[in-house]
Amino acid sequence: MKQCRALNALSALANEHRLEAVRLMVPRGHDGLTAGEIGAALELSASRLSFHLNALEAAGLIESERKGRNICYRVSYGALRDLMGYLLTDCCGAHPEICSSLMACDGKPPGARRG
Amino acid sequence: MKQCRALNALSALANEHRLEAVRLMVPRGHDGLTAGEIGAALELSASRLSFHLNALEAAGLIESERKGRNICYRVSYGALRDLMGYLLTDCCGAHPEICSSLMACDGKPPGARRG
DNA sequence: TTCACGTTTCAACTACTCATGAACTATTGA
DNA sequence: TCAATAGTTCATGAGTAGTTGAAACGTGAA
Repeated sequence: MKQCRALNALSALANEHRLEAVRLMVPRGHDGLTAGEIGAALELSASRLSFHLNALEAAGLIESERKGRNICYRVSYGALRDLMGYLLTDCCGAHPEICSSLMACDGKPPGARRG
Repeated sequence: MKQCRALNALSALANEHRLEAVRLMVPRGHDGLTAGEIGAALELSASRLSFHLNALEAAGLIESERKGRNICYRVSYGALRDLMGYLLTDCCGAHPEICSSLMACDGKPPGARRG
């Protein structure tokens, strides 16, 4: 991942509504959510919602697909993975203890793990 | 991690110089780098460097310690871990394949892994 | 105490991001 | 074709973030 792409992704995530939108989409997988569902959950006006979803899509963090009247949005997991990899450059080499605690996958939500 | 803290961290990282500074510090572990070393690597004026390091410290992403004339900065790995956990809320529950590819730790830099 | 070095603080300026509401496009069903 | 629904685009103005250079501060050495 190039710095430019990482910066775009971080800038896109550095907004309360966009961060919440992504967190809303993450557990929904490929099915995603319609713009309307996201707007309702975030209590955003249509134009604000569209603005923020566009920003996330432009940053490559989400993808969209029209389904009839609705447009369905889902997280681009590859982009999320690349972003984290970029942030952690070389931490595995010098400090494996950081990566291993960071990267343990036990089937529980990462937010529920500490230490 | 609360949304507010995650937002502060993401905003802090959403800047070319601050992102590079963090990536510079990540592999240095607890030893960190002095402000002068970071400034030289990033080719920043003293005042700009100070501004950016302050922003990172205020966001909780780095810690500082005076060592004689120098001030030593290092990454707060806990903050980085919490931030990623916050982003990935519940992805393990619904989509373990995402987490496992994201979170595999094999001693190689995450940036060198694909797929 | 004085000097030099490394770093921080401040004020002024510029550029960007976000919210708003009206107008617009795309799709569906009568 | 027309109306309803779902979502997007645009212009505007307010607020915030980043850059700059000068001055000030804290520390160690002479």
